[in-house]
Amino acid sequence: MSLKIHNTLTGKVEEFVPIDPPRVLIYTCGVTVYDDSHVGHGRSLIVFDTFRRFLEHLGYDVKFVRNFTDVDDKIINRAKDECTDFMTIANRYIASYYRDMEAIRVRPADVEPRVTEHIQEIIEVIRKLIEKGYAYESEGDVYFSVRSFKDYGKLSKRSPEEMEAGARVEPSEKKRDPLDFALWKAAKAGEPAWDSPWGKGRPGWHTECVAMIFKHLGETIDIHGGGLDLVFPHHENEIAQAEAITGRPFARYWMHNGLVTVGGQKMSKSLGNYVTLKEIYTKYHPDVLRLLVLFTHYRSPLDFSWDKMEETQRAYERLRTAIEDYEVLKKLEVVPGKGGTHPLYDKVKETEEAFFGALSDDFNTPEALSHVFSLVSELGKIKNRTYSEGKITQEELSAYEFASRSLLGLMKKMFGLLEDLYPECEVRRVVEKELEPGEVLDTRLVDLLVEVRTIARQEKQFKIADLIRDRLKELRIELEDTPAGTRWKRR
RNA sequence: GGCGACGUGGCCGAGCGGUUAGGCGAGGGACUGCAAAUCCCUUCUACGGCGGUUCGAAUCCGCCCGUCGCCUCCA
Repeated sequence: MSLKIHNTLTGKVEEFVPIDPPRVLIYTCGVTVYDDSHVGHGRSLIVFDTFRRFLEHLGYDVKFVRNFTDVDDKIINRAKDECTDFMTIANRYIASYYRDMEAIRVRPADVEPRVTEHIQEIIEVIRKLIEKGYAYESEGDVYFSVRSFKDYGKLSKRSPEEMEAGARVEPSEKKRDPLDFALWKAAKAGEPAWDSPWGKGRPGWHTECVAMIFKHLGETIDIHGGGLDLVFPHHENEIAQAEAITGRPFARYWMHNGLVTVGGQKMSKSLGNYVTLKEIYTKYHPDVLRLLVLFTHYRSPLDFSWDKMEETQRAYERLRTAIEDYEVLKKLEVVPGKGGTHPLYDKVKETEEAFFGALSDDFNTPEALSHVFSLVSELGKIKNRTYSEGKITQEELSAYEFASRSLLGLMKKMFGLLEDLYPECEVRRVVEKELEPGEVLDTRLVDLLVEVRTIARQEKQFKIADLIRDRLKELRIELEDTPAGTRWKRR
C-alpha cells in the first residue's frame, strides 16, 4: 500500500518515497521546557506519535528524533523570576513533560537530544557557515546572511523582498541586513554561556535542530515535522543553514500539524487561553484527548472546548463499550448455530482495509475512525439482539470476539488508545481517569454495594436497589446491569 | 500592508467532479422492575454569496463577504 503525505515544501500531497527504505529518518521539533505543556503541544506530539506508529506498521524501520530546547530566553527569564539557574527550570519541566507523555501515551522518541548537550555540534555548524560565507560575526554575535542563500523562502513561500516590504523585522546595529537571524548570541551578564570561537555566548534557536539532525540522523532526512507555526521562521531558517552547508536537500518531506485554537484564537501562553495536559488528564481519561485529536485531520485547525471533550468522551465510551461487551456476551447461553461463516468476518476485513487506506491517504485519521465506528455499529446490533434473547450462537460469539479483538488491536497499536484494556478481563471495573490527589476509591467496597444491590433486586426490593445506584452515581460511579451481571465504571 | 489557510446538516467533522462518511445532540420507539448500555425511526434532498466551466460541482475557475494563521518567541 502506498503512502501519500502532504509536503509543505511543494504544497501538494505526494507519494512518500524514503531515501533508503526500509529506513525512515524523521525529526520533529520538541518543546521549549519553561512551563507545563498544553493541548497545543499535545496535539503535535500525538499526531506525530501516531504517524510514527503507522510508519512502523507499514514495515518501515523508523528512527525518530525529537529534541528539547533547554536553553533560551524564556527559560532564562523564568529562572530569574524564581532566583534559580536555568538548568533547574529545564530539568523540572523535562520531568513534567515525561509525566505528561506517559499519561497521554506518547512514546519516547528513539533519541531525545538536549541543546545543552550539543553545544560543540552547534558551534561546528556555525563555524562552517562562516567559512562558506553564509554567516558573519558581529561583536560576539553571529548572524546568518539571509540574502546569501538563494533559496530562502522556499518553504514558507515568501521572498526576502516581500518580507522587507511588510517589514516589521527588528533592525539591529549588529546585523548587516534586518532579515538576518542570530546563530550565536554573545553572553550577557548572569546568563548561561559557553566558550566559542566568537567568545562566550549561547546558541540561537534555529541552529540547534540542524546540529542535532546532522548528528543523529544525517545531512538529508526523510521527514521533518512540527506545528504550523514553526514554518516561518524556524523551519525556513533550518533549511537555509543546512542546505547552505551541504548543498543538498535537508528534508524531503515537511509535515506540519494545524494549530489548536480556543474560540477561534490560537492557543498560546501569551494569550493565556491555554489548557495544560495535566488539567486534561486529571478530568478525563487520557484516551479522550488522543481521540479528540484524531477526530480532526492533522492539518486542519482544531478548536478546543470542554464541550468537545464531553462529546468525545461519549464517542470514546461507545467504542470502548463495544469491545468490552464481548466479556458479557460470552457469559450468555451459547447455542449451536447453523454453521457457516458469519458475515462479520468480511466486515472486519473491509474495515481494516478501509482503515489503513484512509491513513495512507495523507494520514486521514477521521476517515479511519469513521470505518471503526461503522464496525462498532455492527457489534451493537449483535448486542441488541442477543441481550434481549439471552442467548448467542457459537458462530456469532466467535465473530464478535474476532471483531472486537481487531478493533482493540487497531486502537492500541495504531492510535495508542485503550492500552489499559486487556482482551481477557472480568466484567469490568473501570476507573476511567486518574484519581484526584488525595481521592481514594476502594473497589472492594463498590463491589460489596453492587452485590447488596443485586440481592435487593432479586428480592424485588427496588427502592433499596435504586437508592444504591443513585447514591453511587452521585459519587460518579455508574452502574450498568447486563445479562451477565452488574458492572460499574467510575467517571 | 505582504503571504497562506479555511467557511459543510442543530453542533463537531471527513469528502474535494457523479454512489448514505463518521461522531455528538434533540424527538419518538424496542429492550429493561426502572434505568444504563445497545438497536430502530425522525431531525437530513448540508455544503458562505454571486457568476462561470461541465451532461453533471460541496468538489474546478473568477469575483465578493466572513473567520483565522504566519510575517516577533511559539507545537
